Amino acid sequence: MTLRAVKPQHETRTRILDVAEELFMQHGFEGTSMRLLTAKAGVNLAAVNYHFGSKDALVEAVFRRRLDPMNAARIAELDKLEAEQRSPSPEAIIRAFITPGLKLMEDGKTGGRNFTRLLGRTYSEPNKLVRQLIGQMYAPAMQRYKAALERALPQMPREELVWRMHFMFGTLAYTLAATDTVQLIAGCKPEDRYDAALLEERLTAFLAAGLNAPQKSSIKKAA
Amino acid sequence: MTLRAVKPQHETRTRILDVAEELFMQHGFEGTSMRLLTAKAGVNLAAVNYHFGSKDALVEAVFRRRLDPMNAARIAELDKLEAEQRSPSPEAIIRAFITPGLKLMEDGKTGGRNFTRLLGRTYSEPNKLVRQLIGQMYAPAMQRYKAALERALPQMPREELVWRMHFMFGTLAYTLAATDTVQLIAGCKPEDRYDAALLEERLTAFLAAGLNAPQKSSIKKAA
DNA sequence: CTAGCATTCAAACGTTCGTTTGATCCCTTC
DNA sequence: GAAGGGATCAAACGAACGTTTGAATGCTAG
Repeated sequence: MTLRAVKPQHETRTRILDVAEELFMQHGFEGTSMRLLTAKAGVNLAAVNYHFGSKDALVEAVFRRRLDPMNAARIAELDKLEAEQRSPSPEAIIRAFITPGLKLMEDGKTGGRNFTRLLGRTYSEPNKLVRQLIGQMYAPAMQRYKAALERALPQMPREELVWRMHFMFGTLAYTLAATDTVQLIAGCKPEDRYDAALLEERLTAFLAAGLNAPQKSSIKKAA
Repeated sequence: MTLRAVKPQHETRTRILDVAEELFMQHGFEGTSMRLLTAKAGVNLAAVNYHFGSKDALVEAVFRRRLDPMNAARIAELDKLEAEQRSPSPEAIIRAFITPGLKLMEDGKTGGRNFTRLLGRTYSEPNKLVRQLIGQMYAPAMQRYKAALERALPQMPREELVWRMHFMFGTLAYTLAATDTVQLIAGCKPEDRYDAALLEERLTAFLAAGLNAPQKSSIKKAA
């Protein structure tokens, strides 16, 4: 047989990806050295270059492992929604968008959580390689959801909708990153911080209200 | 006289701060070398260590220069608001909070804009030094606004309010960072991207609606 | 004019970075 | 059992990093 060593196959790869996820989140891309990473992963220093080619390629692999399935899930959710009913509500569309994101937080013990924080951090990453990569991976889902929301809110000016989608995306990104700000506001750690179901309800309610907010006349005129 | 050279006094310091703002935004803290920074600023390599002590101290100085006035302005706006009327509306409180942030975008030619992007990026910065610094600088204003919103929305569960403030803060942070996402959604660059007045209206409308969103019964029970 | 001080400068410091190399190991295949 | 190849290893590569040094500079004050 060609494939025999099924158990430890690519185990080194996986261990590198897991540790990279954690360290990139903690120290950033430039702040994470290959020496620290490989030491923590219990692999040889040369392993990253052997399995991935370079540090930049490792960064890309870290993102692809989680982002490709997530955006695919987003599109699948929207497909399902549009198959079920002819004109889904804005709230249902929002929920379809944020659910795959929040699902990431529940993945595995700490892996998914590490990644969501890394991801939130990356939305403002200045590294051009990373920016391009993220842009490419998000574009298809983003266009689908933009079209869906345009159909659901035909009376809203396109310019206004773009901005409100931007706000929504920002809120989700920030929530996934979930830095210490919640604690900064609360003065203590909220208990349900990791309760994805409750968080989804909170987020959906907040975003749906924001998306449907009445428009000021001054904005209408300007737009 | 003790102070004579009024014109070029600390000119080197200022030039370093301006360039640091720009380069930190473009390449991050770890990604910005002192050699590139000092070269672009037209000063000697040793100037940063002479004027600031170290690279970390420079990072702190970059934030203090803009953040201290901004958070002071936030508190001043709230003081003024609470002096004018006994119980300000949530919308007025939101506006008082976001206005000083958006004002940063209009500062100078590019300086303030650079900083807001740097700032948005920093909300998810993993560097502990930076995290602590940001936390310290935001805490006072945050507690004031939390108290003000609790008074304005006495019927809302504290837990829910904390999360909605978190969402609001995230939306503002993301909007200030203003990465390419707007373009990603729009497919092109929106014309009024830097129109702070219009942006303030859009943001306030969105956030006020979100903050006042009806609460699902399931959430009420859980909270 | 000169002494003093803040600032600037070129050069070098030791350290750490990402990557490469060539030997070695281990398992599959014939 | 010998050959072959993917994987791992210790060691070293040149480059770039933040910082330090001591001399040179230019302005101020007496």
